[in-house]
Amino acid sequence: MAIGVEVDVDRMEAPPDVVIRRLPLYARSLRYLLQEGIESVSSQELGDRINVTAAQIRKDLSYFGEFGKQGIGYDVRKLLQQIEDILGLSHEWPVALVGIGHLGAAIARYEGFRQQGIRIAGLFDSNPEKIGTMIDDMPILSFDDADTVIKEQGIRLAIIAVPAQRAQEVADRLVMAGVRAILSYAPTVLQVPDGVWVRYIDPVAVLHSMTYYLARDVSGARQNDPET
Amino acid sequence: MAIGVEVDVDRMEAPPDVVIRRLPLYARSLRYLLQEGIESVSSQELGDRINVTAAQIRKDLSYFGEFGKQGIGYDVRKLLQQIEDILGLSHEWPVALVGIGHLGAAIARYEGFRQQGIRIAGLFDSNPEKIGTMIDDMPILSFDDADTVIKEQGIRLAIIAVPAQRAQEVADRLVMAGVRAILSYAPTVLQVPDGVWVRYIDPVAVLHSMTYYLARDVSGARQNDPET
DNA sequence: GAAAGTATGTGAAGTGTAGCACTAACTTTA
DNA sequence: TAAAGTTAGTGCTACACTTCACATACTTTC
Repeated sequence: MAIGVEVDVDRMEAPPDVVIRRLPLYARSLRYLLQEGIESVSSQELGDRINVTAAQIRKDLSYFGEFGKQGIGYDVRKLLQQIEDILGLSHEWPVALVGIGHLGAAIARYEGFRQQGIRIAGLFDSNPEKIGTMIDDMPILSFDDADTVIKEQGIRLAIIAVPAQRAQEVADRLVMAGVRAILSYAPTVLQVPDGVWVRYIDPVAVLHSMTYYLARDVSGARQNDPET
Repeated sequence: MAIGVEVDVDRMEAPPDVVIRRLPLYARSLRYLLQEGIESVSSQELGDRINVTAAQIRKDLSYFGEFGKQGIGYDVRKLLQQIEDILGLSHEWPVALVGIGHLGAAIARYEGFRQQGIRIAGLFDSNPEKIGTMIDDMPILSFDDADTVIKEQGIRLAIIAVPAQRAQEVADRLVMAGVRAILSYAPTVLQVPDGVWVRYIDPVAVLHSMTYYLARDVSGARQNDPET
């Protein structure tokens, strides 16, 4: 009985999540470089721009292959393309946006999404007064219809911008409909089944983590930290 | 010649930044517990709510003192008070908000700030058509006046919600005026002098870090991660 | 009031990430 | 064409954070 079967040693180790979170920053910076007409960059130059060490960038990229040329650096256009491929940005991702209050409406109007592979595919709210009205050229639909829309369009990504008390219920329904990744602006931790990704944006929490240092007059020497 | 003078061994080690970032989550959860009328909680129960291990919570708190009772747990009201004190939330923090576009306006209107010790003390924009108009009861001021207002009110915290191309210039002027901590919604890494804290909110980057997993159908087992 | 049960605080072990420093590969200079 | 200069990729080391597991302290039960 062959217990302890040899595992394929050559299998590439899965990149840590911290690395995955940095890739979008690299991609963003590369886009800016291209806009500036810069076509080649070293890990050092790239790192200086985003306050990450050159070694870190090289290490991070090494999880996915070899992209640079020794003595030269990286071809900006090619590296950007490759990082976008890694991130799955070779096609557009339709996203359901739930909760069209002040914040939700601002998110719906934000042009930065579409340009970066994120397409707001549906706006949902539960307030009857809002349903049927438009944000730019997009109609606000009833959240009751979210299930149908998500299934029809194969939506797997959602943004939640509802009050904290409603967030869990909304998340539950989204997951049931097929959503597998949620970006939540609601200030509460969501409980979701295995297989579903959740990330949070909470400006209050971020501010509070800085008041800690301000209250103590601790200098922010930790600038080396472009964390989202 | 006394080289290597003994350093005070009892000096408490500075808590890591990751710990500081979790404290606001603990505080938030404790507030919800209070709202539910729950006055006592164990590290286990608190951890279950926010997907953090009980040991982590206890270790984190141990950087600041002893707050619980063995065999019992924590007094919710008291622990909340103490965490808020640690975070410097015993008084209100005036904040300058720069960039009153869709997003900036939504931030200005968000009620979650005031309730949590953050007071939007001034709205600034450079668009002459906006200057002088009101958001709720607050006038939009010229960004040229930011320097004066920041100095007069002793503002040390700012939120930037301007386009990426303008963010660095805005940050520079804020820092010159006395701002020491910046929350930036602009999708670019800011260069600031030592002594200034910067944190970022970038929904596009967050979404892109999730498309990576969706594109690969990797299950989000890493739920143990209520990171902002 | 002793025994069983619960839960904190913490030293130590375990895990994971970042940075160093070197080799190899490529370009530019002389 | 050789030497000098640049920079990617990477094994190893160092550090930081997380988790474990236990001693301690308090409560509840019988």
